[in-house]
Amino acid sequence: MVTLYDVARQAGVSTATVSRVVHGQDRVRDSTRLRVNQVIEQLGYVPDGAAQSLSRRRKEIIGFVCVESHSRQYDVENMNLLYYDEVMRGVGAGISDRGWSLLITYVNGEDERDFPRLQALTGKVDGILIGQSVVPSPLLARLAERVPVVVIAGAPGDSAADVVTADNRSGSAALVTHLIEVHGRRRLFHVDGPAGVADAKERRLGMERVLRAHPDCTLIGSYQGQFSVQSGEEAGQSMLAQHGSALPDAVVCGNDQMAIGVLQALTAAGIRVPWDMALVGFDDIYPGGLSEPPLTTVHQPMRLLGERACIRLLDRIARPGLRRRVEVLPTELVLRSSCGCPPGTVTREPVKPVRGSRLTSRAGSASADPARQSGLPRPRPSRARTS
Amino acid sequence: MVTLYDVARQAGVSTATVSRVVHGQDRVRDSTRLRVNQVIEQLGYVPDGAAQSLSRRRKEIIGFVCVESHSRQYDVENMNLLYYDEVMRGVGAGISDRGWSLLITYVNGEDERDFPRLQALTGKVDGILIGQSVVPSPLLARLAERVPVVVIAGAPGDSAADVVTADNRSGSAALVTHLIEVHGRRRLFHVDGPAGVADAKERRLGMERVLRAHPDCTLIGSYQGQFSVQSGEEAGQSMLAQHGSALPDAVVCGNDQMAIGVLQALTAAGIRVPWDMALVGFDDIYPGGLSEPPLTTVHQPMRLLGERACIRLLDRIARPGLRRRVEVLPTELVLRSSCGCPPGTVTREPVKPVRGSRLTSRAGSASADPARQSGLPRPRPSRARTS
DNA sequence: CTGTTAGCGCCTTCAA
DNA sequence: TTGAAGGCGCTAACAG
Repeated sequence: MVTLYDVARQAGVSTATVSRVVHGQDRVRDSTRLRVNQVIEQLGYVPDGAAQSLSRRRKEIIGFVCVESHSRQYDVENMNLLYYDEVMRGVGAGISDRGWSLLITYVNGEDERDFPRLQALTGKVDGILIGQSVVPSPLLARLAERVPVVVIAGAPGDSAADVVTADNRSGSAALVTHLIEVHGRRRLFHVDGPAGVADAKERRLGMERVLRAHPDCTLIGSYQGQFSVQSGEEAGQSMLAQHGSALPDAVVCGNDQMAIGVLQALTAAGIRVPWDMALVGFDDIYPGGLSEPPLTTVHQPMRLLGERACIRLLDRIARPGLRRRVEVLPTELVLRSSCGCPPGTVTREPVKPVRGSRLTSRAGSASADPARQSGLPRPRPSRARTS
Repeated sequence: MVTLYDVARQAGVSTATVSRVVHGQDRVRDSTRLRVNQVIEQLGYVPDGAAQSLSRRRKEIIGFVCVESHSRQYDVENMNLLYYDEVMRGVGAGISDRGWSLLITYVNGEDERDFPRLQALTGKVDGILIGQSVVPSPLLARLAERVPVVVIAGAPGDSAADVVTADNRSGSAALVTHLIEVHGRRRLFHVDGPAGVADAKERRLGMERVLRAHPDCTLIGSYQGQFSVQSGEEAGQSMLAQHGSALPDAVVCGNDQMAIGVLQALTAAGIRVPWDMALVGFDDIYPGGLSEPPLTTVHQPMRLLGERACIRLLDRIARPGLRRRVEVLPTELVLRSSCGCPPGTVTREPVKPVRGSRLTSRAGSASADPARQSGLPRPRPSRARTS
């Protein structure tokens, strides 16, 4: 392995000088720089990451925690994996510009067994990015004692760490408003997500807010699903059984998977969506656009979530004293035809934040890059060869 | 930050002893071990990864290179991202059992600009995993000079590095054999992948081999596509234009995306698949099961590819002298109805290797874990607390 | 502009 | 069974 010493010796300078040349910042005489660069090239020197980390007291690595998927088969349930991937790419983009790296850790989602691995992770990175539902709050708090942690796509409320999330509440409100005001729906049925899941709760709150503003509309019933297609199908069947005599004119689902399940149940029962009943989901997963009718839903800016979370984390690493903050990103209404819009409709429109959605003025504006006003390291050339 | 020294001082022992306790291997008196563990717990000591790496001369990190996706919108083109993700999970599984980590690097796929980043990567990891088409051969060779490199899902021939890939040739042969022997198709049209792409070539070879074995069958024409839906559609149109008077009775596509494109063109022209013409793809992407008719195709064991590649890489890191090797994993034939099988068919059957597919006897057998016979580090407890 | 010199936190012989 | 001590490769004062 070629070290800084080898280069220094060969070039007849000190290691400090080589280091300066490698980082291209301090002033070095042009002739010296040239000579050193030649030797670097010739020897094929590449700095050792571990030594750099140790010496700088900064690893320039951030950890990203994923859930291990147990299913080996692709199906619609797994489609949100794509979103995971998209978030990760957002993070990747935000990070590699600055020359930092991304260290992936898979957890099983079983608190006990995950902890040692996550704890060890804190010794290998400068900060951690986590999907809300992946790591339970108490565990999160323990990690956050060691390194900065930013939670992606979670509840804007109850975490010990910074949060970057989408505006589920406003998205849901916009969706239900559309159903009521554009399509004149009045009798809604709600298929909720699992109890205690932040996203589900926010979406429910969004719907309820709209309902309160429209006293002529009623929620004729609801069903608690598990965010899975299967549970959506059960929800649909249950609804048909209980409200068969007086069906709702719209079904609002906590996510797209459940909406697809409901659609299956309705289709099996000979109910035609959207004529007999409108149906909407949330998340904008890919197969939602393929169903018959295509699903109206709400899109989250996954990639942006990743980028913002990354920026926030880097910022906090640079300035640990920062006040904890929640950033809520805007969503988009995706109109297709399951809501009653004409067949062939494919419209995306930005959702304006409702009050209480905690969407700050900063949050929506991509230009307000906190990194720009902080001590955060900016992108730098990996090796300056200016001669 | 709590260091080994802090623990040593607090426990009244030397750092060497603490180190021994942390790794739970050397013999330490039980009472000492107990005391040290208590202090570790109390102080919340977590070893510093960079220092460990530097001291051990091994980082216990492997690099995984991904292509940055430029499109911001999900569509069928992006579905192979899912496979990427799946490969990565395979790698993750293989690696984290052993306590190693995965460092992700995104590249743009533009040789020039990618090189510095990849070169820097070699200083941060012990080995690199790469998708064949992602990094061009010459660049690969340069990286392989520095650290072990394993290429996933590529040509079993021309690389400077180890390769773990799927048996494209046999899969394709099985598919075409099915078309001919089960469904009696005789006049084939081929939609090829891009020139120079290894997968495409292997698949073509598989088809040609079968054709040679069936002199009564003819390849009436072919079209070179780009692996995209768009190019598939063009292929379909071109085929209709050129062979409109005497259509083929089956179209064999280099991948599922192109098959979907062809299907669109055929449907638009009023041709009914599979009655008028059979159609098959390759890869088994998710939307292929959703089309009308559902697509018959070949499935690659992505997750297994990841796992095997990972094992291979770890093995090579442990024993750098190893002979270069290509491992070819078996595929599965996925029978749905676009080939002529009855509607509702969903069958998966293993593909037997054809001669020349370079599928070694070892390769197919998951039990032949090279790690087991080598100096490869086995999983170890992250911290022994046996008292 | 350039060189000297302490470390960074941990592992690992070598002695005791 | 334990301790002492010398690196691992690089960075960053501090001097010149």
